[in-house]
Amino acid sequence: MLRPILDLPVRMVERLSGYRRHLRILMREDKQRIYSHELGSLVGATSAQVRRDLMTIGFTGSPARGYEVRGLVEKIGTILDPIGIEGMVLVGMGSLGRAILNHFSKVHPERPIVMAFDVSPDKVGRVINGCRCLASDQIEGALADKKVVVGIIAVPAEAAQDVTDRLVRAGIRGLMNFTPVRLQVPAEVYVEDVDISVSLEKVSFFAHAKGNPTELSS
Amino acid sequence: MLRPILDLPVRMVERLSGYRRHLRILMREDKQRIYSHELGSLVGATSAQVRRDLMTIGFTGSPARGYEVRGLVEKIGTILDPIGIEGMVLVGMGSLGRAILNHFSKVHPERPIVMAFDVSPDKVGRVINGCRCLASDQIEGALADKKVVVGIIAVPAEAAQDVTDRLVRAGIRGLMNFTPVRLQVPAEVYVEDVDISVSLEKVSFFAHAKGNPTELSS
DNA sequence: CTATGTGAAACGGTTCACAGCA
DNA sequence: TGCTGTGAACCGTTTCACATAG
Repeated sequence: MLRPILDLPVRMVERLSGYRRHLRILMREDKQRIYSHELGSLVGATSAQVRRDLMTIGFTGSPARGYEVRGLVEKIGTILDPIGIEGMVLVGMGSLGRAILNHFSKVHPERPIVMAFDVSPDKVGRVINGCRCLASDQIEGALADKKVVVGIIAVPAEAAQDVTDRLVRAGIRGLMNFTPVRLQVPAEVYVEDVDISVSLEKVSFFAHAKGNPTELSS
Repeated sequence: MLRPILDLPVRMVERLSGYRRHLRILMREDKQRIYSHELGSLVGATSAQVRRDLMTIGFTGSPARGYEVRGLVEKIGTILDPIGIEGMVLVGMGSLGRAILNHFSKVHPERPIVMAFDVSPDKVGRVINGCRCLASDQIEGALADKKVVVGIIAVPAEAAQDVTDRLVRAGIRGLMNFTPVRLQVPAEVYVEDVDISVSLEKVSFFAHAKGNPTELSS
């Protein structure tokens, strides 16, 4: 019997992803069971939050021995892993794009970047980091017969909306947006903004604010 | 007269940063005034939220003409910009670290990365991308007389806590953490986790979930 | 006693809705 | 009329607190 849940909270998805990563490491070390407070401290959550999350996804433990590690990893997998994980595409092969390509191929071999796009003629047609690079204005055509669901946008701000439109036309459903532009997309497309400038100003602000509460002239 | 506010919400700091970036672009185009709904649509916020934020920082507009662009940029600056913006340090000069260095020098010339560290002998001592690279075990000494408040951690996970301890000893107050490790730091140090794996799983999840509510077996 | 499972309370942030004003 | 400024209502998430089980 299936109980439908209309969209899990974003924060909870983040925590589930974090739980799983740490649990996989523990599995390699042959840890078989774990308590909510242990798991919580690994990801920076309270034990109550962990228990609530696991309750929400319908995974139960035992008061005496905690939660079973392997079973929990699998349970989280049924939620986070789409049926058959497809590859991703990357648009923009500047320094940021190439670093992403490089980094992801090491850290996420299971979700490969299967194709890349750029406008620069000295990149188009070449294979960079094991990934074929095509011209950005051929996105629709090149993806027409591929089942690619996630796109990564690492182009200059001016080009962001144009490549977004192309990716959407090609059937993409999720975007990681490394530009500061607010992308216009249809409602069914999810956009995750990774705004490094904003993160940086946040660190800078809280680095100074901690202990020194901000004062505002009134 | 000063009114103390104990720490602004993280989300609001993010929006303020976003407001300012867009306002600066508008300034260059000689736009002088802006309404809350215009500013909101630029950053993906509602007009009510914009008005609430500006009210919170004590900036007022006029019903007839909206908010004054230049004045607002300056007001946000008084909140986000620490007194005298110091440079930052980067630890880890792998592909991710070099991309950050490269990217930040273009996008944030006003907050330069003034020093870098790595363990690899073929990087130590060299100047990479205009930035001197020293050995990671010399962080404390090299920063002793510098006024550097923000550090960027782009090392492999195993090394993350060690370099964090060194940076903290060197007096750092804010960290951008690109590793998946939960860093142990004293309470006065702020850590911003930029976890690309988690972001990626989030995109993937919501790419599939949108329109197809998750179902959980009960 | 320590840990889980969970209803209920608390909290913080967002949105509503409207008075006031140009 | 159309906007700002803002108290109050709202809503989703986190935390509390305790019944329950080994």
